[in-house]
Amino acid sequence: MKLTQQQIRELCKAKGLKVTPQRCAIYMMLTARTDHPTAEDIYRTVKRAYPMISQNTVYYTLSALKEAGLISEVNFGHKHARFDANIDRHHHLVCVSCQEINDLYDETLDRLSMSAEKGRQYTILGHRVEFYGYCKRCQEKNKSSSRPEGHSRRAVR
Amino acid sequence: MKLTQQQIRELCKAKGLKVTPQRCAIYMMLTARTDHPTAEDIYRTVKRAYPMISQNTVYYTLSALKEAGLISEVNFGHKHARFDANIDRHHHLVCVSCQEINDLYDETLDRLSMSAEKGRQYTILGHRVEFYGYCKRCQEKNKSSSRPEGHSRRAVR
DNA sequence: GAATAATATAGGGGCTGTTCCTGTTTAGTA
DNA sequence: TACTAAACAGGAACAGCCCCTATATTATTC
Repeated sequence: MKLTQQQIRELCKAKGLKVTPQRCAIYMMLTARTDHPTAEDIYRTVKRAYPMISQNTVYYTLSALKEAGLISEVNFGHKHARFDANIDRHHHLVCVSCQEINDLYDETLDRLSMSAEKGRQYTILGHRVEFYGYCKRCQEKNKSSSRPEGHSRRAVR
Repeated sequence: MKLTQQQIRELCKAKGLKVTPQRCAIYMMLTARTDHPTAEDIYRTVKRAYPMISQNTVYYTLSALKEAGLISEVNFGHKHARFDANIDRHHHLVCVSCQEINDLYDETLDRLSMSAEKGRQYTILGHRVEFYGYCKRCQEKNKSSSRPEGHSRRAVR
């Protein structure tokens, strides 16, 4: 669902965000990917086109886009936050080994509701469902090397 | 579901963990709470009984208990990891304002499955459901002070 | 109850993702 | 073209968490 330069300009303007080359590059790159990159991934990628860009700009821009509702931030306990330009209602499928995150569309999941609310009286805004397991690649990798790569305390990376 | 000293000793031994006062204190405190404290919360609390305890011991112990399957770590995009001695199957209810986390038991949610798996061929290990919204306290707080308490980051604009 | 081996602890240092601070540049508007 | 608010780059700071090492404690065996 990669957007054009023009669409990005319009979306930003509609949200009251200034249109800058760095901002466009970050947003466009995000819309072109479905793999939920980290801020660092984004920084490295955009740096190829804009060598002078600072990490700070990446964080600031992601924050601005998020506030504007154009992207969302997801986190499944991994070390880095991950970003997603797909703001349609969807859920996630996470690989516990390589930490890949896939989008998952499922209307049944969208319609979930809590039973009874248990008297907690929350005002519910929404819900998220996350399935976790091994992606195809990691299943194969683990066939040979007997044990799934450990979730030791050491940063996986 | 607070456990006794004796139960804790036995659980640790059964998992091959040595029984130490610090470890017991941390584990017992976790079983006595349902609010998913952070490592820092735990450190501060246990420090009252064991003033010499180090943060490192808290992290190490939580890691050991987690590896042993006695507790679990949850993370909903908050800054700190949170810990939960409740290892029964359950889901969560998260306040987007004060970040309180409540347990949620619901058999319907337990039985969810993905439609079709979308050809991704994941080996599914399980799933989690997270409802988010405003807890009762925050609803009331926000009635007077018009706007919900902002996100960490200063409003961008 | 003492000796021993394995594990846990305290303390300090360090790494890293993220945010803050500050001065400069740029986009949008008139 | 000039002005103003927003965005930018760069560096410094911060915080959560982890690593390293020496010391202390536990569980076990005699």
